[in-house]
Amino acid sequence: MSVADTETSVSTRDRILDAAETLFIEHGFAGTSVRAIATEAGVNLAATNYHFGSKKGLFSAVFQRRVQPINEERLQRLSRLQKEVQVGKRKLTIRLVLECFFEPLRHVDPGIPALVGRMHGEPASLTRPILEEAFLEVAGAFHGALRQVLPELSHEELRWRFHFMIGSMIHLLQMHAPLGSESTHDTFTSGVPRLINFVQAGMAHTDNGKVYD
Amino acid sequence: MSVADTETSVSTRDRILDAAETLFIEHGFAGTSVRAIATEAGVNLAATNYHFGSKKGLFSAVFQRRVQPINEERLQRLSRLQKEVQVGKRKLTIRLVLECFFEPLRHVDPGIPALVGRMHGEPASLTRPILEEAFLEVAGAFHGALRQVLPELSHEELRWRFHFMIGSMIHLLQMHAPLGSESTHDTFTSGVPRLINFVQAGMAHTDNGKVYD
DNA sequence: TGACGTACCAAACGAACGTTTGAACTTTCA
DNA sequence: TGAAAGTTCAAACGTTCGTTTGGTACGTCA
Repeated sequence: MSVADTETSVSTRDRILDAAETLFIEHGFAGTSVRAIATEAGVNLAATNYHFGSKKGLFSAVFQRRVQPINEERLQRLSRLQKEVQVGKRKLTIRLVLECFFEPLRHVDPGIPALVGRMHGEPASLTRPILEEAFLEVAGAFHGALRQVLPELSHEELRWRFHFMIGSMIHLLQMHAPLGSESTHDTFTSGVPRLINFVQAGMAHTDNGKVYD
Repeated sequence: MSVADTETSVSTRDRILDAAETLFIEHGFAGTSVRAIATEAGVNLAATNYHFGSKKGLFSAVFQRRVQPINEERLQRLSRLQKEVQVGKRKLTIRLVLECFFEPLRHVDPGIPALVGRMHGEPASLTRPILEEAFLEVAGAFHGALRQVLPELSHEELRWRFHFMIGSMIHLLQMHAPLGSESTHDTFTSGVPRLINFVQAGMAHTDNGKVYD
């Protein structure tokens, strides 16, 4: 492939991905037709099946493209934190772990949160395989880190709190899914610190009102 | 209408509502066909449009049937609590307000949580009018009660925490949406108290680690 | 009794769906 | 240059969609 070739080829693929992302966010998977995607992208109807095999394949590709950089940064931050802890440079706290998990959400394309939020609203039969593949490693790593910093919690209790944490996050992500304005990103940026505070309190609470740091 | 008429009539209507509820939960709105609903209900295809006007009308009816009793109980509990506070019988606390809001979820049909959870995953263009109508009164009442018990929070901060509260709840509701087993109800029942603890801590936290009761 | 309204049914409507086809066009590389 | 591979196209495939139609069955009530 020449440079020119690569450019046109990638351009078509990416135009499809961009259009599909927009429409999937707005109308969901079943509510979006391949025809609408092709029209929005300005490409031929058959191009989507040529590049992605099927509508499901396209849906999966749209999601993977966005979520992989986020998860990579999450793991990067966590492993950097754990190294600093090993060296004795830092003390491992709930807040630091949560920041590794949530902060990457602030520095990404404004459309991404909406997509991740929409993803969690789709029927599980469609999304479960995609989500499991995408989040298995990240969920395991952060679950482990939180267990390390909250050793007095039973596994079951930690699983529940982890669950609520994900729920709070997803609801923040879904919050502005239907709106496409610039305020989306601003509101979201200011929401992340509040989310961290909220989740930290929920994670650390004990029955007598004491909280961990 | 005679009694017999009413019975057959209601039976058909309810069979459609039951079947639609099951399928909407599992596959979403756009992913469920009216034909599948009619087949599942064992009624004629045209019966759904006869009774509910359109597919959207049916979707709205399915939701309203389930959510109204819950919201009525929420308001009942809250107003009873507020009366007891006025008389001096009780002191208003975050936990008591949260219990008014969450406890009604425990004593209802196991299918309801899944439906409410699925509802929040649908495209906003479909669900927003339905949700706004259903929750305007309840949201206003509980937002006011929480403002009363957390007077030092700014309106904006309270709005955020209220938002995260709803998110935690919805994620609990969505948790078992795809599963139809009995364990759904058990797990959900044990999840509500944990949800209350989690949200109480998130609602009450201050920057110095202190929490309100 | 007989006109009337409600409930239900089989059948069909046109439209939109995801996907496939086969030819045309472009780029690759020996 | 010429065969092979990659990409895009108009057109059509068969299927399924939400909704409508016209007719039948049956209870109500003047």
